[in-house]
Amino acid sequence: MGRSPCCDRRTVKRGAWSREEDAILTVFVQRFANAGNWMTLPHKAGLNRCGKSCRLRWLNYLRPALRHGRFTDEEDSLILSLYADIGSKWSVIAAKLPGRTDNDVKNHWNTKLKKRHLLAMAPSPTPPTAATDSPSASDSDESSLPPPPLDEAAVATVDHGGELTHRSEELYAELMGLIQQQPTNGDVRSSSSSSLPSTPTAGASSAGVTSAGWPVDDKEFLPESSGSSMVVDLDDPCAAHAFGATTFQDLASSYDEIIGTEGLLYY
DNA sequence: AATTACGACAACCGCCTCTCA
DNA sequence: TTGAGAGGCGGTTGTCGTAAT
Repeated sequence: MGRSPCCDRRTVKRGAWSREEDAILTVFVQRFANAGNWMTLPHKAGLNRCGKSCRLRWLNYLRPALRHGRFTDEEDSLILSLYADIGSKWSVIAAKLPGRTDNDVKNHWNTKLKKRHLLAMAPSPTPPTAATDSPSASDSDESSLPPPPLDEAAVATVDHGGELTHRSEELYAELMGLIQQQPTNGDVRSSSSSSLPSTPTAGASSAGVTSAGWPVDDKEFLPESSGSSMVVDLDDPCAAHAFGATTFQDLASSYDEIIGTEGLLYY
């Protein structure tokens, strides 16, 4: 009885993602946006990962326009307000915060906002006998939540998130430009580029595209002509050519040059 | 300088929902 | 109508960096 696991935990790699894996996943998702479902992606991309893990990595970390910076005071207030309204519907809350993921919001809540929320909600242990107690601590009205204990550093970086978003989009475009400049001999799908949205999320609202920016159409995938599936050897330059790079090491280093050193993805 | 405590966040787990044949 | 498979989601854990002692 019980559900069968989606992948074999004994053989599938777990834990932190390497740059090479990130590069492969990024390029694979971008370049083969019509590539089908997450469960088959790892095998076809040559990633020894669970499909769910790939999806999570993409959605929470690699997807363009994500904001990895500090949460602003406005965002904190919005999260607190929404939590008071709807509870721990992190995906709903995250939808109200452009560039934030449900995982981000959830983590932020668990590490910071939860305490603030509990403090705000907790009734005073005893009726305050002195005026030294926070006047709003026992106020249940969300609109009168105590002003968050502002971290000056946080305030100083209120706009940092937006800047990161802008920069990450630039980097994304730069990365894709770099990849597309590479000779594409051995390209596995000659029409792939033209049929892709400019970014995975750009076409997310169009028909046939999932909210994750992953088109549901499974008609087109990698060439099956060479076999039942495509397993990419990281050391195989021919396989790397399929992604428009000389080798996966080149791909990874290019990716690293553009994004890694900017401290956006690896910090 | 070494150790401990804590915060931040990436990643995993398992259940639920949705879609499709 | 129904069952299987994939996606989505919330809870939880693991790891790493840093501040405090």
